[in-house]
Amino acid sequence: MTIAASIPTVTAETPVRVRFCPSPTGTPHVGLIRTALFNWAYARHTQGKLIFRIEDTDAKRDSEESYLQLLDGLNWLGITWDEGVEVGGPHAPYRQSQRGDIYQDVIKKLVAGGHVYESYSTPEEVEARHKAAGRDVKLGYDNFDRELSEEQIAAFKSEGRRPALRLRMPETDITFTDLVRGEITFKAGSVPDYALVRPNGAPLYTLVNPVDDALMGVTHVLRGEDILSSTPRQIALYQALFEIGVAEYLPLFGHLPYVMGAGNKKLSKRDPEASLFLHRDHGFIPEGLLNYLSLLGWSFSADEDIFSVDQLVEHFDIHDVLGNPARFDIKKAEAINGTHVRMLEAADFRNRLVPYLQAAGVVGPQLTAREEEILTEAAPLVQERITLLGEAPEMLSFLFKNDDAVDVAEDARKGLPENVHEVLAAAVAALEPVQDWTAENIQAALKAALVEGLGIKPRFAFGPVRTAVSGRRISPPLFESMVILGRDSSLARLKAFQG
RNA sequence: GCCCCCAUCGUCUAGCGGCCUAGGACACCGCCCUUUCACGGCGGCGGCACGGGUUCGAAUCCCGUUGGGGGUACCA
Repeated sequence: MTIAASIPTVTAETPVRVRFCPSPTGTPHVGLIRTALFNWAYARHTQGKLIFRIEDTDAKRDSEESYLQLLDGLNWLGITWDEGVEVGGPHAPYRQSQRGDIYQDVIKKLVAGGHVYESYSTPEEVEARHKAAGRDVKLGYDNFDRELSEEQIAAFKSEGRRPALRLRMPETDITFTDLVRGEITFKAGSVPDYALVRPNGAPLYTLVNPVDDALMGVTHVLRGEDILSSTPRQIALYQALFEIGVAEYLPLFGHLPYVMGAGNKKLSKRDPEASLFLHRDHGFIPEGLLNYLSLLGWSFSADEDIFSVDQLVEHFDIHDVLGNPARFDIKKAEAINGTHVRMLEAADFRNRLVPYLQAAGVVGPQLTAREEEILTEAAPLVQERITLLGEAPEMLSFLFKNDDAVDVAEDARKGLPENVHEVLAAAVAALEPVQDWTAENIQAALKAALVEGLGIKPRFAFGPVRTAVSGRRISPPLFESMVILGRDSSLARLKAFQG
């Protein structure tokens, strides 16, 4: 008795074809990426196909820069697609701005089939009618042009007006079974006829999105909750597309929960936490961010939330996704990232640090042999101390500086004890005789001179030495750092800080 | 206004009628480890929004209330 039941749909045996179809407006948002991720994971899990299509039907808002950023973001994260922009496929082109002829053809068929009608009302006129009748203007379109007479249409035409094209919504309830929310019914009459084509002939998202999904054989429409309420309109369109031979079946729909920011607001594009590239700049690694993002509305298991991308693919099922909105918790995202950072192979971790050190100006565009060496030795010292790769430059910069260029942080200077000169003099005296410059020997010499000799507790004894060498109150392990710096450099820094 | 979605610790979640005196993770607080900071280990704090049903039995099913969110575009 419902629309959904009247046309064929997808069964469990139908090979999965999902799609990610963003509009290139602005820089990639983590919510958008989560949508891409779930589509990708579901395609991989089911050994189906992921189609990457660009919905650039609004020239005013779309930009090439944004398109390039989408590519950059997906490539960085390792989200790959089987058909779509850049890679091509049987339904090319995959940018809607290049599919105009296809849409015009569909529009002709829709008109011929009587599924759409010409609508001459401007939004202002619709609003004026609502006001005049004492109705809320938020009611939306009033189906005014639905039964226009030949004379009325002729009159509008003679005024030089051009019509938008609207879909005639059916007079029945529309029910579908959402993959994440279960059965949803929109009551008959609750959705007004809506525009598919602008008066200038340009198709709208409302038309091209379902048309392309139908043409491309999409089986599962997994998208954000924000378009849940437009689903009945799409189902009605599908019905029409089926009748004119454009659609073979109705896809299944699954609406992913919102990604919220602090408070009860949807994470907005303006919110820095929403920016994929900002997270990358801060030092998230793909493994960590993907892990965290997939936890927004889904869970890996009852008691484990650290997992690899392969494990995600193995376990992910759209049917397990929750409908609750999820808050983006940067603290947890960072903690998970830190765990993945620690799981990296040492050499891999080391290499991933390079762009961050370069961005911070700690090393140049081309590392010197000595810089390569320092990095190799120092990286293991910080791997379990950072959660974001971007924390590395601050921790390691002193190792790359000249001895006379070490800056001393304010808190480090303040934390120095009264007898700092005495401590450093003793340290220099103890270290000068050390020939075999190893961490063990350095520690032994310093311990004997400062802890046992001067009777200072370890944490206060090594503090001044740490500050003299690194300029910081906290640093990577001191003795190992001194080994990397070398004997001459270490002693020079101690002496310089003394004087 | 109307339509739709959502409701378990501060946050993300496990739970799909008895295994729940509700489990995990992050955050927070202690303790241990320790050359700083981290990491790691141990422990603690903390939740089924409310009210009705259904049932021998409900966090789990149904209804209502409240609260939150979204839509109501010739944006996507």
